[in-house]
Amino acid sequence: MAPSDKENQHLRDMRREQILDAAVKVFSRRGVIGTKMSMIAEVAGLSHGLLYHYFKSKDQLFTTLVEFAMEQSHSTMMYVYQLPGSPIEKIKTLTELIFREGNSAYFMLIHQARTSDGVPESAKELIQRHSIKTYVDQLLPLFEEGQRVGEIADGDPQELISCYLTVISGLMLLDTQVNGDYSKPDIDILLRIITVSR
Amino acid sequence: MAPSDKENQHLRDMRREQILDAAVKVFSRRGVIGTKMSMIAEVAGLSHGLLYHYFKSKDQLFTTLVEFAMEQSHSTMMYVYQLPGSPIEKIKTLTELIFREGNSAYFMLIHQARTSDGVPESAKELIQRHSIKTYVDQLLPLFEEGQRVGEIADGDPQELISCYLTVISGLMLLDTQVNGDYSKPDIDILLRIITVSR
Amino acid sequence: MAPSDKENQHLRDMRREQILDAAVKVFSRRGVIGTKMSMIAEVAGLSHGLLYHYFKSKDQLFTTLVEFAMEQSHSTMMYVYQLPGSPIEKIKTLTELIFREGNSAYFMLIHQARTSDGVPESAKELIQRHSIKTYVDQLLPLFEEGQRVGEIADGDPQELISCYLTVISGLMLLDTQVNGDYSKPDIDILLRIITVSR
Amino acid sequence: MAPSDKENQHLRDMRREQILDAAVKVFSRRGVIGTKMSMIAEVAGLSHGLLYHYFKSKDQLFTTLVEFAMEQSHSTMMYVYQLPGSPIEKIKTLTELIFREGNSAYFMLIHQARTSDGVPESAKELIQRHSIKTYVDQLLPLFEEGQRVGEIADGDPQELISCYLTVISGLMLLDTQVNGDYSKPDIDILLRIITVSR
DNA sequence: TATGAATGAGAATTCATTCAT
DNA sequence: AATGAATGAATTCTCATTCAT
Repeated sequence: MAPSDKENQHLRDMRREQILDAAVKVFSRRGVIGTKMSMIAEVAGLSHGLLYHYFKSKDQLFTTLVEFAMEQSHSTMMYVYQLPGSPIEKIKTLTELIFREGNSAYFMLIHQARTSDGVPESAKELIQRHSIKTYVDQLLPLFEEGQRVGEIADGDPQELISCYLTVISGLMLLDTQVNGDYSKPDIDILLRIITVSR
Repeated sequence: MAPSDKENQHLRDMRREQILDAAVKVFSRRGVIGTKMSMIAEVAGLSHGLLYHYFKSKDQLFTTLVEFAMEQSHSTMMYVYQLPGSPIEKIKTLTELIFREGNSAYFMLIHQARTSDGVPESAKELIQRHSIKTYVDQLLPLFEEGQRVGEIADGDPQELISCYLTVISGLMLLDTQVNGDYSKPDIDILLRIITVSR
Repeated sequence: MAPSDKENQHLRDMRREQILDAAVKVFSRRGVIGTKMSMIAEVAGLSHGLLYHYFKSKDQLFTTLVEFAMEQSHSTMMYVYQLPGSPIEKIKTLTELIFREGNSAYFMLIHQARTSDGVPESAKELIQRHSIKTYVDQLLPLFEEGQRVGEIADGDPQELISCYLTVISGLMLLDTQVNGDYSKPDIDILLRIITVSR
Repeated sequence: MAPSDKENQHLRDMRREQILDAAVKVFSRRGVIGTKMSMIAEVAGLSHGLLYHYFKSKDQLFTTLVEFAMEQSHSTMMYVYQLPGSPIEKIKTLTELIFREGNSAYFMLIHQARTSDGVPESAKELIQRHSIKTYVDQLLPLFEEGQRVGEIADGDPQELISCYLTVISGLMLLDTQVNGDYSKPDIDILLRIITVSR
């Protein structure tokens, strides 16, 4: 007797997740070209043939991940407004969230997508619609508020945000390395970039 | 008439240089696996066959570049002590130097070497001997001096250097992208990470 | 309640038929290599897994069809003797029968079997036992009769039959194409090949 | 010293020819899907890798052949007008030419292109622009002349040509088989299709 | 019996490297 | 020294076949 549709769907969802998980790990460290489907299969613990039951091609798998990463990063950003505390406390918590294990892979993925060559056009377009400007706009109200209450340094808030995000992005990139020689800097020190000193 | 040995040697040196120049450019953007020998040959303006008269293999070419990059970065660091001005002025100038066009390629190269897989063992070993700790040690006297004269913030100077270098490394990485969405942050803002505010 | 053996057997026979029908259609247009088991399954309206309950392999399925095609074509030929009318009228009706929808698939199948490579040895042997010579022999009495009554042109009757069958075979082949650019020629014109003109 | 450009070009031309020759043979018998690049390489007597120095892909190789085949068939048709003799003599010679060794491969190729599935769109378009109608138009003046001088049977000349060409095409297809069971029919018998009997 | 998930052998294509010229 | 033709190992992707349910 054939397994029920429901069981089957469940299985498919599990597998899909399993593959996506493995794929972020590998793509983020090795880029599109450097990633072999067989590696993803191995990390996911299944045969390479099976990958193609779930994703049409390496490109499509990658693009799916990029889409997901973009969504994730935006909702992480928006989440800041639900956090408790003063603006600077919110930003600190946000930074911690971003640095938290698991997020760097997505940053790296987006970086890979921006810089690499083997990247499918679909992924590139996706990314162009989500430039850093988008994030700056998302955070603008928070920074303006911070400046109003005197927690955040004076100056063009957009430049401040851009600078802060850029530094964070750079750190995320570095973070992806396996036998990391770098360690993530202390967040309080990083915050000096945007804070007013007493 | 056969060219003299000297002329010949000169020609060889030119070619070697030409190839190395092309290779940094390509490797830094595309990683080891993503770089095809034919791309390097094209950028260098010669046939791919000729590369093999100068470098045994792609791996050896890459390793040679990494060696060179390590030397470069160390001498750039040491150069700081020959710069004029107060400690913080020296650090600012050093930062500008590092950010200057052409250096990011070497940073990226080292990053590639650290993270990628196609990287020959020889290059990996080379890099492990030049961890960030080495750079920290190089800059330690300067930062201590800076703290003494009250230009640099208090706290563990090693952590401060490490943080600063890590941020800079991250920015160099980001910088390698072609149609960059990111722009390099203002150096004065970055310096807030290590400076004492008035 | 378990279905009776009889019902079960009936179901099996239905399924088998269903699969064979789908298979001729697909094989005849796409050849052995070009045909995927999943295509046959789709056309037959069942899962590809099920095909293997009825046929050991793609090869066996194909061979079964070839066997069937050979039998069909022979009995079609023999049927000519049961047709009413003079020899030439019989031949005309036979030709119409052969051209009738559904028969070309079998011709194509045999052609595929003759020419293709993915073809199992078993099918090839089968075909070699049924060369055109066999058909010529089947039709010989009819043609001789035709010559006797002056309806069919003089000359070696075997060559005449062979020529006629060859032309027909060629036309059947052409016919298999989907968006056919060719249309089947008028039978009366074709008959000129073998008839005496008044 | 590098080989001169001229030598090189010559070599390239030779190789290209060599590959195309091998490719017609294999494609015509096995279709696009059934043909493996390695087979072509083997028949041509070189490595499969080299094929890709001369043709971007299997598809492109196939399309190149189809283009060539179309040109060939058209110029063969037009050649009829340069042949000596009465209309029917011209047609007989033309038929012989078409049947001559080497031409059937091209017919088969076009047939493959029309019917198969693995066929690249580019090849399909090419073929749609060269339907049988084109050939009919090319031969129309000749057949009309034949009817005028009483050598060719009455009736719609376009239908007559179409019928004749269709029969010939079918025969060409059959002809491609290796251990041919069919033999090409006598041309004089075939001509009965279009001629007036005395 | 019926399904479709899973496997893995095999084919197309790429590219580092060699080598004749 | 210089070129680019030639090779073949490695990689992506397809699909016949198996098998758990």
